[in-house]
This record gives sequence, C-alpha cells and structure tokens, in this order.
Amino acid sequence: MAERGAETRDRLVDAALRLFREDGYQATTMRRIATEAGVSLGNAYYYFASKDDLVHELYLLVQREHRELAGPRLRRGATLTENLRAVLHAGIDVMSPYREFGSSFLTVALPPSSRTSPFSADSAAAREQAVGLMREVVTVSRGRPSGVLLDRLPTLLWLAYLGITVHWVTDSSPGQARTRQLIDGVTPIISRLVGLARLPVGRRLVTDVARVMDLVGAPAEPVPAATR
Amino acid sequence: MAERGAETRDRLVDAALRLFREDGYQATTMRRIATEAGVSLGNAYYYFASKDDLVHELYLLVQREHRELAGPRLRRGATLTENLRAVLHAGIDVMSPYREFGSSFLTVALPPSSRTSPFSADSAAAREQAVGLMREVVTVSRGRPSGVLLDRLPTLLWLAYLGITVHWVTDSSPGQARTRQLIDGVTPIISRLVGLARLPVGRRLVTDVARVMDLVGAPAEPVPAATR
DNA sequence: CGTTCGACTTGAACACGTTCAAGTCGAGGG
DNA sequence: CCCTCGACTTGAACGTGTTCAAGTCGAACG
Repeated sequence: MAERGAETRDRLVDAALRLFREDGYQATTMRRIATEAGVSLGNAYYYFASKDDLVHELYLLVQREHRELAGPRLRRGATLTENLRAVLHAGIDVMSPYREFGSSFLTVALPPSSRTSPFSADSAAAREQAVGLMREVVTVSRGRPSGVLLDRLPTLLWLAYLGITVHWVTDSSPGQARTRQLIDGVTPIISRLVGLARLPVGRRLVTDVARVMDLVGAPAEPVPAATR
Repeated sequence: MAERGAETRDRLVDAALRLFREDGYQATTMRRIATEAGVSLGNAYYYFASKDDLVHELYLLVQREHRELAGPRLRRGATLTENLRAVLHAGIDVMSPYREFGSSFLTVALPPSSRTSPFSADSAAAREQAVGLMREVVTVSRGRPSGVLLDRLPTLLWLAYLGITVHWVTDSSPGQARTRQLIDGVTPIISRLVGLARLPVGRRLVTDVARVMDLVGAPAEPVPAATR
C-alpha cells in the first residue's frame, strides 16, 4: 500500500523538527536525522527532496500552532489593536523554540526557490491560512472597516507580520524583547491608520493601496531555476 | 608589505562577482573562483573567510553603483514621489544583473549571521550610506517635512526599499515588471502619507512612529552563534 | 508455487564549502 | 652570507547535502 511508508515519513519529520529545535539548522545533518529516525540516509531523500523540504514541514507546524494558540486569544468586540497584538505575540511565542534556528529560518523561508517560500505556490495553502487568521482578527474586532479595506486589510496585516518576523530573526536583544516592543508600538499605529480610512483623506489612500495591490497581483509563482 | 596580496584579493573579487553575475550563486563554486583568479582554493580562504564574505563584497559594489546611478537622477525641487521613484528604479537597475542570483541574494543578505546582513555591525557603514541616499532624496525634494519626520523619514524610506527588494527577489514576472509597477504605485502613496504629517491627525502618527523607532532602537548587533 | 511489479530501502559515490599543517618567498638583521 | 620572521600560498583532507544503481520485500497474478 501507499501507506507503508507513512510511519517512516512521520519518524523523519519528528526527528528533523526535534533536532532543528535542539541544535539549530546548520548543526542538524541529514545523516543525523536519518539515523535518529532509524532509516538510512538515502531513504530520507525518498521522502524529502531536500533538507529545505523538511523546513517546509516546520513551516507548516509553526503555522498550525500559531492558529491554535492565537485563536483562543482573540476577543470578539475588542479593539483591533488588542486582537492584532495578541495574534502577533502568539506568532513570536510559537516561533521562539526555533530562535537559534531563526537566522537560517528566513534564509530558507523567504527566497522563492522551491517550496519553502511563503510566496511560492507550494505554500499557497499555508499562506491562505495565515491571511485567514488575519481576516479573523479583522472581522472579530470592534469597528470593522468598510468594504474595500475589509478585503485588503488581512493581506496587509499578514505583510506586517512578515516584517515583524524579519525583525525577530535579526533581533539579538535578550528574549527578543525589542520585537515585543515593536509589536506593542506598531499595533496602535496600524489601528490609527485603519481608523483614518473613515476620513476623506484616508479613503483616497485606501483606494490607491487597493489599486497597487491589484496591479502587483497575487504573489508570484515560484521562480524557474535559481536553486538553493 | 601588507600590499603584496592586494592584487590577489582584487582578482578574487573580480572573478567572484563576474561568476555570480554569469552563473548565479549556487553554480559559482569556490574552486572556480579560485581557478579563474589564478590562485589555489586554500588561498581564496586566506582573503575571504567564507563564500558569503564574497557576497558582502557584491553588496558593497551594488550599493556603490546605486549611489552613482541614483545621484544624477535626483532633481532638486522635484516632488518626493518623483525623486523616490527614480532612486528605487535605480536600485532595481543596479541589481538586475544579479537577478538569477537574486533568490540566494536575500538568503545571504537578510539573516543577521555574520557580515552580510544589512542589519549587522559589519554592514553598518553600508547601511548608513543607503540611509544617506534616502536622506538626500528627502532634503532635495520639494516640500521638505518638518523636524521629527525629517530625521526618521530616510530610515523609513530605506525600509521601504528593503521591502521592495524582497518583492523583487520573489518577483517572477518578465523583467520583474511587477516590481516596477509596485514602485510606481507605492511612491505616490508614501508621498501622500508624508503630506499627511502636516495635518493634526498625521502629526500624532508621526510622533508615535518616532517613539517606536526609538524604542526598537538601532538595528541589532550581529547574532552570537547561529551560523550559515 | 513461481513470477512480476512497484513501493520502499540501502550504502557508496560525487561535488561542494571549509580547515589546516606544511610550504614558499622576499625583506631585514646579524 | 646566513638566519629569522611573517606575509602569502598550497593541496590534501573533513564533513556536508544530494544522487543513484542496486537491492529487499510483500502483494497480486497466472
């Protein structure tokens, strides 16, 4: 059956994610992953085309845990500031075990080569989920924005989350305290900007932003060649 | 003298940058760089601690060329939109020969590990230069913003440039046309936001943004361990 | 029971980035 | 002239990610 190898695959994922957490990306070798999973080196490559493919698995896990942790923290009727703040902090909470891995995380997660990029087609589902979480933030919070903004705001918030992740990865302050402060500082600003959309001056801004988002369109498909 | 090896070093940089441009990051091996520079493999490591160190050299070159190309394009008294647009397009122009390299470019350029990151201490000078270019954009353009914003805007524009670079790297549209459109769409929005700072509502936003930037402080020092 | 087939598994092999003990070589001092 | 010293150079060697020809093994078929 096509099911026989499922357990092997699971053992590989378990071993990889544990080693990533304990030793970081670089120090975790494919040989150790294979050994700890009780299979041969070559066999690991039967299930995962590359080491980065295993990182993709981590990406999915972090995403899932983010949803699970953030969901219960959302409060219907709370301000956008409060709910967005909760979701962003939850994101950091979920990623923090992989901090030492972090530098290499973006390294693997950002570029469009192959699967791992949040912009790639392979991550489309996961990205949709992440944007969905932001959509929940928007719809659940008090003072829901008007039509056009309601559609675009989740994606914009997701982009903000991405930016904060970049800061987190490069944040060497103890416990990444600076990133926490960044979240606390940025969320009210975002809320204020959203509130601005009610004024005439803000409405024009929203229109322009929406136009640019349409023009630039969906995140690009994966790049053809250009490995690594 | 300490000068004897300077020519060897130059030959290595020349070979590396040329190969990066022609074959991309992955396909360029240290062995080929060394061979084409007419030195041994080990000798390349006498001058550059790692392959990424050679990328740092590329980073510096691109930076320098960006300044040289963008400077003459600035028009005193033109709008912020026009000048910012010119500088951003110049950035893409300068980077485009390294597009195939691109995916790996961010891979190497973003994470804080060691030298190459724009956030690292080693890149502080280069970053200062990049922010300086944005400062020139601000001071040269018509309608210079008021005090606090005048200080912070260059850094914010540099961050915007970074974001656009991320888009460029992941942009698979032919000729990266989407990124060009993104620039054309985003620059008027930025100008509009800057103009907003004159209104009371904008003034409060500026104050908050400045506070966050202070709190988060200078970009972090390089991360201790966490290689790659 | 023998045969075939395909999912799964193996370990050797490859090219790579990086390290290092050993060497070369020219200038300066005795 | 010999010696020393330090900047520079070398190629072998290590461990890595990845590939691949060759196997194992159980189920389905005759």
